[in-house]
Amino acid sequence: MSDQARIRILTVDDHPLMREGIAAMIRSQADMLLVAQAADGDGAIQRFREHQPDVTLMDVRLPDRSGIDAMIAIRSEFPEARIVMLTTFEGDAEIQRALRAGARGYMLKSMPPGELLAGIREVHAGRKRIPPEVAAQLAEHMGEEALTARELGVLKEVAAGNRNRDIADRLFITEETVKVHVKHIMEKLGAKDRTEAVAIALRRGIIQL
Amino acid sequence: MSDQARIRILTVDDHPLMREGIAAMIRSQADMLLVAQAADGDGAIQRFREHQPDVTLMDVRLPDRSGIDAMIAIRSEFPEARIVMLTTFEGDAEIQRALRAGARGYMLKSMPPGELLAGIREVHAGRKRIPPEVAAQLAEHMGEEALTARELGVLKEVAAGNRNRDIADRLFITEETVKVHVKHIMEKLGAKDRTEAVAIALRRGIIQL
DNA sequence: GCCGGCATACCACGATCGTGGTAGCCTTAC
DNA sequence: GTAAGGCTACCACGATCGTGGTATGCCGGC
Repeated sequence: MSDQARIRILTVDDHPLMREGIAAMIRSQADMLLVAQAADGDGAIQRFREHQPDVTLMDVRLPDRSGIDAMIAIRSEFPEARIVMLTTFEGDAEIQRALRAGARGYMLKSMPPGELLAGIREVHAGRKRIPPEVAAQLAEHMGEEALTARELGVLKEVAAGNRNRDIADRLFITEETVKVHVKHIMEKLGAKDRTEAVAIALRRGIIQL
Repeated sequence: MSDQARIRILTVDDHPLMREGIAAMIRSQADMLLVAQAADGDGAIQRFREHQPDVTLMDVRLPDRSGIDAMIAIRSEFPEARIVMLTTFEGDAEIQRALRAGARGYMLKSMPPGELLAGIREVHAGRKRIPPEVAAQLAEHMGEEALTARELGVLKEVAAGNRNRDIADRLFITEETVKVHVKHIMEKLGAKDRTEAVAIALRRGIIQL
């Protein structure tokens, strides 16, 4: 197949071994061409500008910034960019953020290569690719109210072990207001107390440590 | 180089892409030979029995059991097994457990391939390989008292959002005793409250969600 | 313009947590 | 066999948390 007809691919991952694994998978496909690789978000943006690949495989966790942020940066410049998030496994919050930010696919590194390749072709053809196990994760918490920006800020403070009183000082609000936020957080996450709220938020990828 | 003289290697990782990346790295080395691969702990044990490799590269997180448990199982049968843990990144607790259980090396997937290969040769030669960044993690909490088995059990219950009263019922002890354990946990981890204790324990790999 | 959601604030009360001290029992180590 | 560490238990008290209700100002959507 001529290089012009092939699916031109950019991979972004900070693990050299993983990059090599992806590269090997793509090299084995006659209809695909690996045009560039990047190890972090900034590199991803630069490589994208240089090569404008048909499909980009982006790791969610990167050293300098989130892969989702890198995707947002790329898509603000190239709105038609077809980007597939590739991750070991995150909670539904990461998936939601990625799709909301315009990801065309969300695949797991634990999936068999055949699945991944099919996903790349699917996305290249202009369709989306959300495998069943990912969709299930997403469906799990569909319809539930999302945390507001303020609640998220409070939750991060709670996760740091701060008391309501301290959180109030840090956010320049009263302790009573903090309590209201904490109460809402626990309601939305279905937690019995603040500790479980933090555990659930971590498991779902709503916050990171 | 003859196959007999080569370093015979077994890789264990549940991500096909990562396995492929490792395989590619090893194949590029004249003095190494990839004799088998496994995707989970049980497979690792079976492959080890069949091939008795010189060096085993073992992922810490596996679908069926911890890579450390798999290593313990292998080493109970083959005490001389030279096993290198390979992980994306975990806290010091994982590193400690792995080394205590007899791992000969602890390497990160983010390390350049040259480092990994050097580590494999080092371990094959009978030495240990703990890269500086891993050693630093380990040193960070050296000398600090480790949690006891009971404290660990209580901590897991705390992370699940249980109240002291409920934990007492679940562990068949009194609430007062639970309080003592929680107090000790917070002291040892340097946490201001139970929530921070859970956050710290998760970050350090002492517990998982 | 009105409504709903969000963030803010205050009050009061019961539940839960964290701290201090004391102490018995058991196992392991020296 | 004695010491040390770990697990258990009880008491008391102050700090903090979680819950209920009420209320104000703001903003974006219908």
